[in-house]
Amino acid sequence: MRYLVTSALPYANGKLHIGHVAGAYLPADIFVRYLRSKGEDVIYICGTDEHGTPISISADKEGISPLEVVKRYHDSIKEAFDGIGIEFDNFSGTAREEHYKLSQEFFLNLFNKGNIQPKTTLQFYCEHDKRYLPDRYVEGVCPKCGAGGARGDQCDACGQIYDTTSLVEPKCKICGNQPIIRETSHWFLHLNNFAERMKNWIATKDYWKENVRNFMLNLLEQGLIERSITRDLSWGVPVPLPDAEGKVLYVWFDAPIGYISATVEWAKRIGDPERWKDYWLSEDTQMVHFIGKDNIIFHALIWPAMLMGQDKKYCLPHDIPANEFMNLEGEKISTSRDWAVWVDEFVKVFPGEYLRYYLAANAPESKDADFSFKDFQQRINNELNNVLGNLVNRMLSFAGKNFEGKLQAVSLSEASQALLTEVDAILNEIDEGYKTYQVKKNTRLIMDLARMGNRYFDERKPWQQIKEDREQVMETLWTCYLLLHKISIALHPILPKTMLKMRALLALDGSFRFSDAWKEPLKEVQMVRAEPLFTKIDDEVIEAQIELLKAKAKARESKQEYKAIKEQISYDDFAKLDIRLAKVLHAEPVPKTEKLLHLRVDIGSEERELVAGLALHYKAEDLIGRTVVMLVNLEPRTIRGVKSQGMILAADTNGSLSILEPHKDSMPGATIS
RNA sequence: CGCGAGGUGGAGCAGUUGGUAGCUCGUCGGGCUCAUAACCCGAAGGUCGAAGGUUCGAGUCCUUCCCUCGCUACCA
Repeated sequence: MRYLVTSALPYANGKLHIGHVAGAYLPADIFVRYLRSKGEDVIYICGTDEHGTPISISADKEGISPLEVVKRYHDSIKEAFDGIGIEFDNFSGTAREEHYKLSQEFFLNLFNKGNIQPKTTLQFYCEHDKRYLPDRYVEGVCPKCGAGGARGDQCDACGQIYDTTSLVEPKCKICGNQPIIRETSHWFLHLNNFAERMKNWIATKDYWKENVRNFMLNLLEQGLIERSITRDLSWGVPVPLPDAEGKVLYVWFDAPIGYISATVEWAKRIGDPERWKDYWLSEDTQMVHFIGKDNIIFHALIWPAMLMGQDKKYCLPHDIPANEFMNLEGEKISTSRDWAVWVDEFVKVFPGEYLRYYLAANAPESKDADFSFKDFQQRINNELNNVLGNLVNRMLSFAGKNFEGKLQAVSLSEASQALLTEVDAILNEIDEGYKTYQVKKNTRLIMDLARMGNRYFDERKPWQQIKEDREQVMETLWTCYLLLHKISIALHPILPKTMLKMRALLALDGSFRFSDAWKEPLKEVQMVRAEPLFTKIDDEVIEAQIELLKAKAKARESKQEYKAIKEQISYDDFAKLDIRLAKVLHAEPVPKTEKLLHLRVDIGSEERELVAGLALHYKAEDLIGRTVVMLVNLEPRTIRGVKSQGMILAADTNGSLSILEPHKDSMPGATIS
């Protein structure tokens, strides 16, 4: 049996933040370290995902090549991983020769068997930026409900999905100009060709996490649709067909192939170029993909389909333990709002192992979790310092003072034996927990072990025993010694560096064989002098971090991004707009929506009903009685059953809307020109 | 609208196949002094989102509803 463990490839257009670590990297690293301690054959593969539109745009903006962007973030991400002890067997990247070849081979294999076919589609093209625009780079007015700020393929206000090209008043999100619609041809992966095999395959995955399995069953039931796997872009893996000038593979097609190309690279590096086949082309391999929940569809559907369609018999994912998300101080982590804790900055202030511990103890395994600095401080101070650190320290210093750090095996009384028996039972639970990715539970169990140690130490009162019976004190210390030995192995996957240090204090080697946890490592030992394993985090340090976080988000918020000025229009165009003052008579939220308000307004000559996407910015009752600016000759649309006759105008400051009010008292119906 | 996950003492969570509701933190009281003002013991505090149902018995199974979060594929 072999294990091939991967973590989702981080996108090389930004730094690494704690959400990434909590979801895809730390759980995998812990799993790998555990497997190694069990003596399993395992490799851990990752690399940066280096293609796609966002990287290409970053490069354009900075006037450098995409490769330079990629290099910068690849190095930054790698450094962040080093800082928290995430150790890959190979950390590669997708903008490499080997990867291009392999990706093209994947494409051709699928193409030659008729699983990839071309189709002509319509897509937005920005003449200013000279590029085709993916949905996320277009916004406009929702064709269904008329709300502004609708995304390319879906409106946040009404939640409806539509064809991108039906978007009203589309704007390029890069430059603000109106894109044109162009015909372009792309290649589509016909997933439905794999439906039967996929169903049979998923049927064997009854051990998958429910969120992943249910998601897949749901998709299969709905029917698989064909999916475009190419893009009009200059940056990426070229489509290996004669008529494919200017077309590259979609990043999500080429990215998972990176798992293979990175393994090939690894095999070459260790001087055994064929070695990758032992993993990828063997039925004996258990491949485990660690990902965040946003990646499920790619890893559980598209990627397996791609593998099924190859000539070579690649192994399919054995398990896909998808994690939920990590929030930050109660809010969703957001790169664009700079609401994030960046790993490289974090490790300059705190030991990387503290982050590992907190993210393990607070892992988003079954539901979204929250990263809070106060909670972080509390857990580090209480659990690592007071419970575990102090146990080690009190035992070591007691042994140092009374026995010069020299301990030896003695026969154990029933009480001591009982403690160790209980500990061994919990060790079995921990063993099982690691197998099933239950890091959070294991962290709790391990801290329980340390608490049991403190209780035992207190009950035995060695500081009194020492006055009467040195033999009994030795028994107490030896029992604690064995307990710490067990803890060191159990906690090692989560805190590798600290456990190495702890074992050094105990004069134990750094071999970390899990099976040794149930054994007595030595008969006699000369320990090193006590030295604190952890230090506490001061209130001021934590306060400063919280301040910093808020300050950065605020700085980002106040930075208005200026859109390019739209093309010139004639006075006649302007004169077509009929804008008047309107008084809000009534306002209430539209049920089952989060952004919409249902308004009744007086425009002087008549009353009108309309739906406005203001609910996130104004409470309904705060609008009542206000005089607002309204476009009154806009074509009416029915939104959520309400005929919306007009549009309230508002200023948009980075997505925060502010309605306009007249400066002096004015009557509803007054025209604006 | 569809699908998924969650709703358990002040906070964060655990509750396996239904059988007296647990853990950590916090609060209050006590003990100890080996130890990083650490550790240990005890107490207060919950009608387990709501209602109904199955059962001798339900946080745990069924139905309906409410709330929160997420997903809904051409977005990395």
